[in-house]
Amino acid sequence: MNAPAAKASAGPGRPKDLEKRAAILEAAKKLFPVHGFDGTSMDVIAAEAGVSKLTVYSHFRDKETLFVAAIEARCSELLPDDLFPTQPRGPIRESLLRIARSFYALVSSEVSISLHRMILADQRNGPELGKMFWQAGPARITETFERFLRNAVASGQLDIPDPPTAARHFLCLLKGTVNMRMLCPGCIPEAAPEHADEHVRSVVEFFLRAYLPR
Amino acid sequence: MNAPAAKASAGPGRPKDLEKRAAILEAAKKLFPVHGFDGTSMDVIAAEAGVSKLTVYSHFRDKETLFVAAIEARCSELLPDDLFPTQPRGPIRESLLRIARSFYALVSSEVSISLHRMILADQRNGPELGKMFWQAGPARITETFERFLRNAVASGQLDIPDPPTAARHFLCLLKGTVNMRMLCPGCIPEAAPEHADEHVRSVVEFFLRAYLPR
DNA sequence: GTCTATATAGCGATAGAC
DNA sequence: GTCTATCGCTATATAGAC
Repeated sequence: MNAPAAKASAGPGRPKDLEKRAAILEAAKKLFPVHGFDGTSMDVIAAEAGVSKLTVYSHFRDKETLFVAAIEARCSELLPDDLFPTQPRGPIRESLLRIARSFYALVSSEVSISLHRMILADQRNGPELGKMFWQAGPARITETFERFLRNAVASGQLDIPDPPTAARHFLCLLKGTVNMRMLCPGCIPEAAPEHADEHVRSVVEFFLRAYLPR
Repeated sequence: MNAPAAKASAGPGRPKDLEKRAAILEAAKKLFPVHGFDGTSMDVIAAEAGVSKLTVYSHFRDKETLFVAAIEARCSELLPDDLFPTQPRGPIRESLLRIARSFYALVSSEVSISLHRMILADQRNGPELGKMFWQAGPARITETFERFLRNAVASGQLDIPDPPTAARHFLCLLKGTVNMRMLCPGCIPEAAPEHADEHVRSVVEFFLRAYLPR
């Protein structure tokens, strides 16, 4: 008899829904990379998010769904569309140094390393997750850099017989130190900031020594 | 009255001990790399070894002890002492190609990748495991190759201002494809045998283009 | 010394109260 | 829609028989 108008007019209420969902996703993004898939329980995620476990299950069907959602969120927020320009401006050495520093800063960040490690560790669903990460990240960056190299070759600033291969080599060299740090944090003394730039410069010099026109 | 001599003379019998321990270790070496630490149960290891679970626990205090023992065993059997000579013989291009092929064959093997992935994924005991692997593997190989490069520079076959850095760069380039395959098996079309040698040759050519005396 | 059977604990997922 | 309490399952590690 007494009208439930106040509730009915608001519809099936879900105003708080979204911010709780966001809190859950944030907790998952924080915990999964650190402790891995098996090492992160749904209870801990719920506690970190400040909600109950069943609230977690109301927003995400199961653990794997939440896991994939967390990874995808991290990926999309890690990869900017304009990491570096494809048209060389000014001296080629300076351009390469700028690009190398941007790329190195991206791949050597703690959050990037955690994400990387998590994808490496969890091959539970075949290579699907890795393929997604690969296409969204490394593949796109390599393609962009390859375009940059081709432009530099066209303008006579570089002399590269095989730009695609050279692009892969360049980025691979930059990421080398990161792979070592992932294996054994603390083994590589070059982890310090001043040594990081030294690493970047050594790669650029190696690259120029091979591909600078003579 | 009836003498238990046959048994008593043999002492507190442990003749079967060693071969069962070997079977357990073999099962652990096979299963841990494939399914990871959490994904490999002691039951499955016992079944694979053909013994009971309690026999496993009688030889190894707990799961972590067995895990570390399995990794150490794999490491020591994967790293030969004489991967390549430190004294260059014949044309430098051929020497580098031989070294590159040996190194690539080592790091790109399935068992090596599995081991690598396992160490990366499980940082449960801090960086100790990674440090052990690093010092036993990559560190030793890099040092050996650095000596090779210095000899080549001394004999005038190469012109390298910074041999330690160049050594790291060379090996890092070779391992690049492997890191990609670890991330996303199947994403890289170069996994095929014929493309593998193409990769090795492209790295050697890049290296020589930079460091061949002019 | 080895095996069968079990104690104990933690996690993923769910039922019912408000 | 959200929370408390719980089921079902699995895995580590152990107790008792041969």
